[in-house]
Amino acid sequence: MMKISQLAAHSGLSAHTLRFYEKNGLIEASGRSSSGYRSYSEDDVRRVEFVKTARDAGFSLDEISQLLSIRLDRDQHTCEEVTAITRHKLDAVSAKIAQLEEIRQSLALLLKSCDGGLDSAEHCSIIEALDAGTAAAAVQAPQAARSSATMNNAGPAKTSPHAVRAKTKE
Amino acid sequence: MMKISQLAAHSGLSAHTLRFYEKNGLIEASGRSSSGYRSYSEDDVRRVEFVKTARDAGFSLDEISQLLSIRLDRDQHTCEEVTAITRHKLDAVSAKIAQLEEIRQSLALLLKSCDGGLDSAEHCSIIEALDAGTAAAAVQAPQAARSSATMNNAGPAKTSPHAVRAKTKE
DNA sequence: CTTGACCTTAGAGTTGGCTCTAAGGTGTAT
DNA sequence: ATACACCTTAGAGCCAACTCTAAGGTCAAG
Repeated sequence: MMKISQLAAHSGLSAHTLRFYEKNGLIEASGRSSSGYRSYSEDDVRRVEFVKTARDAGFSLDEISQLLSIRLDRDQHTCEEVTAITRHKLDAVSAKIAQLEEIRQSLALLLKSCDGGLDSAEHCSIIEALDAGTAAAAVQAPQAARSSATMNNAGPAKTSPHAVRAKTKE
Repeated sequence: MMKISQLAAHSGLSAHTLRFYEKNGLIEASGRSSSGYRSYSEDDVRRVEFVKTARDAGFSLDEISQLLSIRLDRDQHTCEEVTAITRHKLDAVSAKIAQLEEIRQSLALLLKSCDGGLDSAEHCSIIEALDAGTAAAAVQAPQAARSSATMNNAGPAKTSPHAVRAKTKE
């Protein structure tokens, strides 16, 4: 039986995150101390580890919920259900990678066209390419779908897929 | 001089988005009709096209702001500034792709290990791998940094990089 | 002169996954 | 007994880039 900070240290998730996961029904603390402190059994810990592993493997919290309910009573579920979730995710990740590859290509082309010298950007070929609209044109498919072609997004967006653009670690 | 809905049709951006971009200083309508309607000059339209092209090339709105100010008076800036932004973005996109490739590998391995049959998931190797914590272990580097290894995130996160997980189009 | 398509604004809501705050109670060491 | 680290809760805030709403004004056609 461990307390939340111990589980946090053990699992690599913060106590905040553990409470957040509990609120979302992913995990639970099977006991409470007399003063109300959460206490986690070995089973609880194993479940948290499952969540952590699944998260690291790329599953969204929503997908992890589904996997957890399968794990809970496996004999009521089939391998097919599990592979469906996994394949679905794999497809999404692959699609996302393809989008990013296109963007990478565009950026690489832009970079290649410009010497990057310290002289005035008056004739900078990158600015010119963006101005002429030929930045992505060379790379992106002719009649490509208008599908929010940037970073981010490739998960279980239950609702409408609000197009989000690129992000970087700075 | 076109009205906002005409520019929307022309540019492929919604009128909402155009107003949103204006609010964020990316674009502007150089004129207004007597009744307050925005009216866009040819220069305005070109600027909007620049923004659209840069967005499609993967730049964030923040990066586009920087590119725009360079575009505005090019002779006060150098090619080096432009390539720096572009290289930075390219690096971020590449890093993101690498993360996603790892996840793709993990998922592919999981999928390969399971037959996906319609029989009970009692011995499903995917569930077992997630349980044993060996899902990503085989793929992810031994002492890999705890660096939010999922979709999303590879842009100008000015502040602390809150780790976000995977996403898919559903 | 009314219908309906357009325009305006400020501001709130959406997405996923945290991350943090406030305001308080608990537990232990000195 | 008092400092300090830990725990509790409900709820707000954060990120980017939209997306939508409410409440109204404008304008051309029939």
